[in-house]
Amino acid sequence: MDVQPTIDFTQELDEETLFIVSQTFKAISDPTRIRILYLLFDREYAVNEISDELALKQSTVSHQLRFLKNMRLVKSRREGTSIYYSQADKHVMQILKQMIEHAAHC
Amino acid sequence: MDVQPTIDFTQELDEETLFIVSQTFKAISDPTRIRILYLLFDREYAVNEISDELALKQSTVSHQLRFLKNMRLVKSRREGTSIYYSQADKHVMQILKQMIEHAAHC
DNA sequence: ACTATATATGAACATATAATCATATAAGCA
DNA sequence: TGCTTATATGATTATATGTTCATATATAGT
Repeated sequence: MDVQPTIDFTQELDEETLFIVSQTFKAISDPTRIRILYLLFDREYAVNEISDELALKQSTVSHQLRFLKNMRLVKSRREGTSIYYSQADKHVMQILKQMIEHAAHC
Repeated sequence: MDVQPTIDFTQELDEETLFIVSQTFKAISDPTRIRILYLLFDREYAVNEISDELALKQSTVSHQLRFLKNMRLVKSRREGTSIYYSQADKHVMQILKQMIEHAAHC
């Protein structure tokens, strides 16, 4: 049932794949971004909810959410003056979850 | 068959886990380190083999291998004047592999 | 239109990171 | 011992990154 074509590990990594892998791991390697994504495992959050919950400046959260949105790891929707963010990449979230589980057992 | 205790995602991430997750993702987010680890999927390599293969300075490779060894992602053995490096963390390698596959399908 | 609340943005600063050069260390061999 | 090859290390430099402050934008309510 393996629908995905398998990677040929005898070939060198092509530039574009390397870039995406690098960028995506960078996105989920910053402690602040990890904490934000960890919240979003559960449900959507407004910006101020995130900054309250994590005791971060509003601008810090906003900058990091923009970063995550550019990477298409989160998406947003407006509701009145609030903007709610939620996860947008299940696969990357799954990888983050795996790493958290791996780390928790160290 | 889930032998690992599941993470309680309603709890905040503890500091130590957060630190390990962050450091590990940083380790596998640099293009040079990714290329080195990608080689090591296959087999062990000596330092000069890696620098030849990837067209990198010997000191660059050595610095990055030290980094990866500190993170316990690679291990080494001496054979004469050569030092052979190989992968040391199957789980993290598996996560890297998943991300490469994910990225290759973008 | 004015005010309050929520979010986004740009600039500045401090820190972290990666590559490079020069050199040190280590092992093998004549 | 002296020489060669392989690897490691320290210092330096350039760049990337994350946070903060100040301010801009946007929406809702009066």
